[in-house]
Amino acid sequence: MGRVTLADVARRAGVSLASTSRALNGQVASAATVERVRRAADELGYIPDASARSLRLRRTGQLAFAVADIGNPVYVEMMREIESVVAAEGYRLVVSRTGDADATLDLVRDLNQGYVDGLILSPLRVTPALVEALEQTTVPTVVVGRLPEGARVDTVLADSEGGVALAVDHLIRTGARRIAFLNGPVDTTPGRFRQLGFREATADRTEVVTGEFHAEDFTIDAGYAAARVMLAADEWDAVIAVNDLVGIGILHAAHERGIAVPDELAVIGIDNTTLADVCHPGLTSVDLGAARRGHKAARLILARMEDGDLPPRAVRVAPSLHERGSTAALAGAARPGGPAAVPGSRRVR
Amino acid sequence: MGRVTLADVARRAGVSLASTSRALNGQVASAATVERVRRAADELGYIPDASARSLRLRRTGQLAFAVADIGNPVYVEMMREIESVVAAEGYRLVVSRTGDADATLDLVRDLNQGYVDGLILSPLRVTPALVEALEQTTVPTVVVGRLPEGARVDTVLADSEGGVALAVDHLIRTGARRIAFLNGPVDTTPGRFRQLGFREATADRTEVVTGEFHAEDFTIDAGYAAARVMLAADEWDAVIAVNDLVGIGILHAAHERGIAVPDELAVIGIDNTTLADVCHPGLTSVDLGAARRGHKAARLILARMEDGDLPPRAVRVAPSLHERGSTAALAGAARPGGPAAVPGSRRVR
DNA sequence: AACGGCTGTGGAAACGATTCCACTGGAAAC
DNA sequence: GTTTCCAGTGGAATCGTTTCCACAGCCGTT
Repeated sequence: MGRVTLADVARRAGVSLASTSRALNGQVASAATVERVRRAADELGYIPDASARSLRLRRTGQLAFAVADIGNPVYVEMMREIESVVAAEGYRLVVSRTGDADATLDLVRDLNQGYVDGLILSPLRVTPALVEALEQTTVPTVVVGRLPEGARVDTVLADSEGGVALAVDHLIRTGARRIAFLNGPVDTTPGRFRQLGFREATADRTEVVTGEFHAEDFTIDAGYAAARVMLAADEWDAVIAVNDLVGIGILHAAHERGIAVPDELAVIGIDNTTLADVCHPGLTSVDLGAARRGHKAARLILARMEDGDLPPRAVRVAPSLHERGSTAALAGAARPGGPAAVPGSRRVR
Repeated sequence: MGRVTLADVARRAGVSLASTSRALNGQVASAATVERVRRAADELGYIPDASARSLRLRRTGQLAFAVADIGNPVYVEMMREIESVVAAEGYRLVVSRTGDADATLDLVRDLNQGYVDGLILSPLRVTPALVEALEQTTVPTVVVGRLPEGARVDTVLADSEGGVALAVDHLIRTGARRIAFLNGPVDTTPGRFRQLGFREATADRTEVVTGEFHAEDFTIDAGYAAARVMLAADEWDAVIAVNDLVGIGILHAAHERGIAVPDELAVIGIDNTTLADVCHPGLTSVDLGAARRGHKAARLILARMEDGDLPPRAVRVAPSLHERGSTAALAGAARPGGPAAVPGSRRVR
């Protein structure tokens, strides 16, 4: 007693294969046929075969979401939202780790095996070869992150520059004058554009002194290590971290050196993850809208699959600053809670 | 110029379809044929079609990982490890949210569509219908979590009872006598067995007074809400939380009431997530080995797919306690760092 | 009565791969 | 010089669906 196939159902219902298929798929068929086929299918416990269907229909009902690190809270947030949107449309989600640039390229090439109907890709590093591969591939694709000007691919953009500008403005308004930026690897998309944002936002602020530092990775440990070096070298009023993890590394290093946050050093993270809410003091953080980016990316890929001829779109998600204990309060504003505040943060913009 | 199929390659190489397939798959074929076919395939940029392959081979190269909440850090950790193991064996990972019990059941039934070669399932609630469905299904399955005695399904178990016992022992050794357990929903697998563990571990400890409370969900917010109620009602020396998220909720509630942790109230979480390391004070936490469970589950499903006739196995992962600032130090042991300690924790067992 | 249109039907051809089976030709064994 | 064996080959079947196409009725219109 192996698989129950459509042929078995047809035999039992006493109609042809063609009519059976039509009856089950709501195509044209008489009421009597539909009834008999339904019954036969139920009695046999018929379940259509996904592979056969995919082969014939040229669609799999699957989408891929590919990121460098599945563990990063930002990608998790994004993935959760994507899963929720596409599952509602009947798609399954395949997750892949992209690893390095070569692996990403392989992944994009492998798409032509046709195991998914579309791809949402958030590449850490964008190479010309990758852009070309993306433009070549016949599988609908949406990139979360920045591509070179003119790339004919749908993208969802975080406003890194705007987000970092929010952070810089906030720090300056709270009185900071010596502001450092602790970046991650600068050859990555986030590294590059957050750095760019920092430079732009501080360019015509002649009153501030700036500095740039680099962590080897976007992790707490790497942030901590880089922060030790940074804090040993110079005195800063404030640091903007390339993300919350690095920001938390900074908090640890500051605590270790006996530097009081926010009084002696203000710290701002990026991504506004749960970690920022939970750490001590709460980490003021710029929300680049991971969940909303995920949502838009999902919508975009669905639209693209619907109509492949749409002109490429670039959707941008607005940033917002969430103020917590790691930065000084604005003059006149109530100081939020002090150390280990109750959860919740003030949304400033 | 549509898809390049195997037939195109065969035509170009001037050999039959059969020989072409054999040449590409390393089956018996002359060196000359292999050479010509390889060349033709390269020139045409041939990429085999995944659906056609699946249909013919009756295998998809995909595995499913299904959990209630993709966002929960524990599942993320598990998933990351699973992805890493199965990707190395050439499998893609499909993630699904199971949602409620009915959705889980649907998911298991849908497996018979054959869109994956195996399933790793971590159900929050186990119903008899689910167990039956799991035993019925022809798709190899591994359950992460406890099933009823005698279920013929491979399982990976966290040692909830042993883990909670570690927590209880630790608290008693540090002097706690009034110990509460703040559970999540008790009709779930983690809720049930962690509660059971608490009862067993405290049963013959006549010197301790115990109490049990419930949060509506396994989240920070729900933990906070339940902790407010709990702390308002009675005085406790220590609380064991059903997981780190709830534990952090307790820390917030305690801080809000001005209760000092750990001096007036010790708190222990479960899962030993990054959050426990980052929050303030650091949350002592029982590690139930999410990553290792993921690893073992992945190995188990691979073995099961290899040989479906193996007798069902139950693999157990040992717990360990990671001590941080939220519990008092043992007499004679150096107190770990004080508030906002540098990351890292002492592994006690 | 002839005709057009419309609904339902079944046979057979896809979709793109793998593999069974029968067959060839040349080398090895007697 | 026959026989045996075996590597290598191509035709055709197969996996389980969907859908094209031709055709059969039946109804309502001229």
